[in-house]
Amino acid sequence: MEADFDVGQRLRGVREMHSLSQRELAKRAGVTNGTISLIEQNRVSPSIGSLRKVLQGIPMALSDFFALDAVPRQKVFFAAEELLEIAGAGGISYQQVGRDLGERALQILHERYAPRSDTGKTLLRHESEEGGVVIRGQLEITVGDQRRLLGPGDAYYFDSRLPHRFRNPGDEECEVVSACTPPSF
Amino acid sequence: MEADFDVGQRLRGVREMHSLSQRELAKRAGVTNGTISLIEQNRVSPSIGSLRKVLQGIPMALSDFFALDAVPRQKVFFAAEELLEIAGAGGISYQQVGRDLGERALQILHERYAPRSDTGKTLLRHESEEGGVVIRGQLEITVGDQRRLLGPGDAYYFDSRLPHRFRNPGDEECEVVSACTPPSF
DNA sequence: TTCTATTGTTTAATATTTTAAACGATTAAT
DNA sequence: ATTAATCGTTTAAAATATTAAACAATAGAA
Repeated sequence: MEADFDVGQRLRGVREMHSLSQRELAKRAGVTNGTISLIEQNRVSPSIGSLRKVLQGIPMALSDFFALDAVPRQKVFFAAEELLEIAGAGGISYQQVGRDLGERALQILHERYAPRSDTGKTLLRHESEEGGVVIRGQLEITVGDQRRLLGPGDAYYFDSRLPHRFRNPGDEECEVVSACTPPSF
Repeated sequence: MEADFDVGQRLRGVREMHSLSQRELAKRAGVTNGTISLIEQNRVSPSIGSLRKVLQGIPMALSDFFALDAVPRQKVFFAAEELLEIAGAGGISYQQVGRDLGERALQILHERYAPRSDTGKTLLRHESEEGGVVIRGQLEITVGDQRRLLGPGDAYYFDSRLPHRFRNPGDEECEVVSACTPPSF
């Protein structure tokens, strides 16, 4: 069960996160400040109706409110050296943010393409979407029958089911940050 | 928001899915059958305490009970100038890859933080996950009770339901590429 | 039919939440 | 020090939820 789900503590936390006083929130929610005080002290167990009114003043959905305790505490920060190096063929380096891919909805990669490197003809991925931004150097991307040369600041986004290919045609290393959902490998 | 969330109808549905009579569920939950009848008819707005007791008899978590809402040839290439500038408060610039957010499962941003810029105290987002890589400069990130100063090549990843804040404490502009799924604004 | 068991509903009494207003504490300005 | 404003807390009264018990309807068995 949600062992120590503490409605009062959670409401107080949420309210304070939004820099609202009890009175301010009460006014927005259409309840009295006393109600909020009592709820936050767990001196009452609010009705669904009044809790919903209170959360509307934030605003926050009931589902999000009750899902807060389901948020696991996981590793958030990753030093550059901590990024997971993924098998990169011929001059291509993929550094992944986070190791435990199974848990995550998003795969974020810091990619580096050596001069003349190429991901190969084509590859089909699972059903997913991906995109990225070119940071440095040049990258030629082919998606379906479209081809384009991108430079720093340029970006792409496509459905991964389309055949695609990445190539660095220049003499300089190319650097890209990309994201894919759901993770594809 | 959960516009017309109907507690009674939802409870009745859940109960019937589990082939429980009102009395049977009441016994397991430690409430009276009348209570369940009144709730299912929406003649009362149950307290969190009693609704939790009722759901324990199923059993079902409150977060699951309230969680109804679901989470899902177009333009592929975007020149740097084509990226959509999103309202960035005080010295913060967001450039979004692609304009039609509704269609996409992924929001990718090229962000620039002016020296001393700050996203503000904290904000809670909807249920989603986000992460990014710092390209240039320094960025101080606070997530829940964790804080860290990230430099070029460093990265982050977290559940967006946690309160978070981004700040550029340095004298140099900070550049970040981030991704979020599903899009949050 | 008649009995028994089960179903969901209703109602008066009880328990709890919610309100409205007052209270004391804190901060900032004069 | 003294206002004035704002904060969170408290309390008696009002509003609402919950209980316990009775009610009505259905279904199956004797």
